[in-house]
Amino acid sequence: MAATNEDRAALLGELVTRSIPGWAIAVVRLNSAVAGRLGVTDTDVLCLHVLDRYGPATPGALAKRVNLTTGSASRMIDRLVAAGCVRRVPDPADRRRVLIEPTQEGRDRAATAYAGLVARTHAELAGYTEEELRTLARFMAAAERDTAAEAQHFQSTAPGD
Amino acid sequence: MAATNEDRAALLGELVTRSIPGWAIAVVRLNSAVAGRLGVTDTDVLCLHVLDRYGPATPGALAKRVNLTTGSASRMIDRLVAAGCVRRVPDPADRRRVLIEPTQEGRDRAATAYAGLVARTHAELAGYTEEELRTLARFMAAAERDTAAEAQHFQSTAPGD
DNA sequence: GTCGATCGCTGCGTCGCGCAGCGAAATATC
DNA sequence: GATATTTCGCTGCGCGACGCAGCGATCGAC
Repeated sequence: MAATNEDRAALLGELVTRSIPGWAIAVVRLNSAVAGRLGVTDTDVLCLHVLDRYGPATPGALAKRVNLTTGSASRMIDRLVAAGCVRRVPDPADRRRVLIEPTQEGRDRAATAYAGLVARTHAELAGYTEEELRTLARFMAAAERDTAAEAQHFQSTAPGD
Repeated sequence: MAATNEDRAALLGELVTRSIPGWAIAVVRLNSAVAGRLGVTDTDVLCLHVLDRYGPATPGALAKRVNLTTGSASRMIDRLVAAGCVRRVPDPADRRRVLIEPTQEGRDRAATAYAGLVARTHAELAGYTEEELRTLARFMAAAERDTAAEAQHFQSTAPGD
């Protein structure tokens, strides 16, 4: 069993210190490249992802999710509106609030930008059994939860500790 | 088998349109939060990741990897040097070149910043069999390769097409 | 009705970034 | 060996994204 434990340690090390950081780097680079292609900022692209993943949100909630002040978020929304990617929808229940939702054009442009990667990913996943897909889903869900929790923790605590 | 195919489609959809984008969003947020904590820019943190993942590099190579011009990369290195995270080492073989490598302090601070997430990840992976770990490693390697290839493709092609 | 809290939006200063150009050094050409 | 070309990293300059502080508008509590 010693060999198996060594194999396991090697697998863990490769995953945690190589593949995952490498993937994270590539993700940031890709987002940046897509932003340049769409003519918007990296932050704007992150905002579009947030809208696509978690649905319409107010500027305040959006500001928290993309790690911005409400003032900067207001400007970001201005840019995205000008780019035709999102739309401001007044909240009938609370006339202070404004809901931000992606336009059809915005969704289409984002889908086009990531179509290549989605296709590559589907091609890769075609070679996996349903059992393996379940394993991937389990880990991805945990990774999303853990990473979001860490980000939340960092943003909520003071820089001093 | 129809039910199985439906299950498989649901798994694929959840993975590609939910978990992976959600994880990517969390990764960007975490990097931004870590940058704020370390008192540097998001780009600077990405640079530190690149150095940790791919080893020391020249400013020019670094600029390509973080999607920056050589001029901006020079300023970025200035900031990281001032923050005590990296060091400029002259290349004895080519006196034009300078190699950028992380300092011990820089490595320690980065390790501290991500210690929480690494611990969470190891705790999660402790519940996986070696077979499952191999599946994860296979997919993450493919994801890193595919995502990097997409980013490369976007950066190398003109914005017009 | 009054007061405090919350929401989104606007001047102002700071700073990261791209662009264009610089000198230094390695390589190619004769 | 001398000259020309290319490559490398570094510096003024303008643009723009961001944080900060403050504003009016609106909601909820009493």
